[in-house]
Amino acid sequence: MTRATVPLVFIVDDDPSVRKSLVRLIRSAGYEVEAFASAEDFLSREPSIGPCCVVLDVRMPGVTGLDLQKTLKSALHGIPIVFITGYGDVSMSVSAMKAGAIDFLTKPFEGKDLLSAVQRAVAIDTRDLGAEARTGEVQKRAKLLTPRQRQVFALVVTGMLNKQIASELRIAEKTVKVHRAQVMEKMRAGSVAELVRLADEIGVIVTQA
Amino acid sequence: MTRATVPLVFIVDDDPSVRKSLVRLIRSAGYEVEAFASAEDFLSREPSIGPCCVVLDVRMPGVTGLDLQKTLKSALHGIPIVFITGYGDVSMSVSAMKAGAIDFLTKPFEGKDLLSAVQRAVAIDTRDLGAEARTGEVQKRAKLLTPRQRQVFALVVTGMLNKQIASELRIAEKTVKVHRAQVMEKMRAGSVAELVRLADEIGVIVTQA
DNA sequence: CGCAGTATGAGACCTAAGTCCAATAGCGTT
DNA sequence: AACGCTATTGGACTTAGGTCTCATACTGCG
Repeated sequence: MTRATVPLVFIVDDDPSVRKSLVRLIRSAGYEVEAFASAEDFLSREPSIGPCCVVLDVRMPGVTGLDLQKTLKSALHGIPIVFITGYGDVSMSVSAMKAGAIDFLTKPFEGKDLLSAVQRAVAIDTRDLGAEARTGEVQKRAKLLTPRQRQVFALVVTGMLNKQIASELRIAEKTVKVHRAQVMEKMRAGSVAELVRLADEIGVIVTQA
Repeated sequence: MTRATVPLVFIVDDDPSVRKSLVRLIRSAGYEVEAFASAEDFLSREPSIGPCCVVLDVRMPGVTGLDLQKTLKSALHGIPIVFITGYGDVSMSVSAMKAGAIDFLTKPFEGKDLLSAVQRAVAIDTRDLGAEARTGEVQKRAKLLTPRQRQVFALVVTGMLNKQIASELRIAEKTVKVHRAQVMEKMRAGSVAELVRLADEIGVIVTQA
């Protein structure tokens, strides 16, 4: 466990004066802030570890905010985005929102509106990070399973009896028990109920019998 | 099981000529269509049973599209909404999208754009209906449980042993077995694994031991 | 070639869970 | 009072699951 961190807010806007005022505003709300003049600059930064979000200007020379949104999504970041823009364009805002943006503000906007959007964005990222961490941990454990153990795992969480699993895999029931015990051990599950939840969390292929 | 139904698309727009052309367009794509001149008219219609969605004009005299969106959401319909509007207003579109609208089109729009939005909306509703039906069925079963059975249910899906449950509820292990068997019966679960999934689906309060 | 890891299983035992049959007791309805 | 439902438990068994010790065998690696 790392200590609770101050959320980090990235600002990407090509206008220096806007950047400056955004930085001031958001910093005043108690966030850590980093500002970038272009999408490229932001992308070259190493990914953040703690909770964060991006405040993104939609139209910038070169890579636009919407382009960056796609990039960020495919770069598996899933970092929440708050768009800001000078020229409001409905179809643009709708695309951005459909693509998962947290909010889309047109200048001029109230400082508190941006801060509330940032707050929501950060809250969402915090939640996502927690979920990812949990899932990642479970996947890490699942990786320790041997192929055979994985098979037994998948069948156990289906609710099959040891003898059924045995006949399915054409091995002795005794052997199933051995694998099963190792699965419980490696997945650190204290009960079948827990094992089922772990399986569902990482989406083990549950081939119904 | 009812037979596969043609999805039903509701149109709510105060402009008769717009209504007429929308009806024609959507009907031509193979959907069942019902048009209404106002939010009130639409609300007075009895709720649809099959997959459906609404194409909603944002601004209408009286109750606007956005108002109706709120109403529909609280009326627990969850019916997917596709907005259309003459005057594009970014903040309005963003509110609508944040509130869960499927799409937000500004007139004039391409017929295919609307149809693709409708298609997505209907697909989402179909999915939701399926999920609701499943969950509803499970909840119906859970309602058949007696209070005691419900308690045992909650503890079983925690992964507790019968003896642990017994001491938790201060009853004999024998009694737990009886309740447990009745829970499996009433919930129609063939295994603990299934029971756990049913519990998670309806959100049984899993008080960790 | 020997070692580590994996897969397989036997034998012996223990614990947990499920199944019958039966019985008692309280509570609310008819 | 009689009936039905719920909750409770006992006894007797069966089946399922888990544990421990041992043992065999194949495979890839250094």
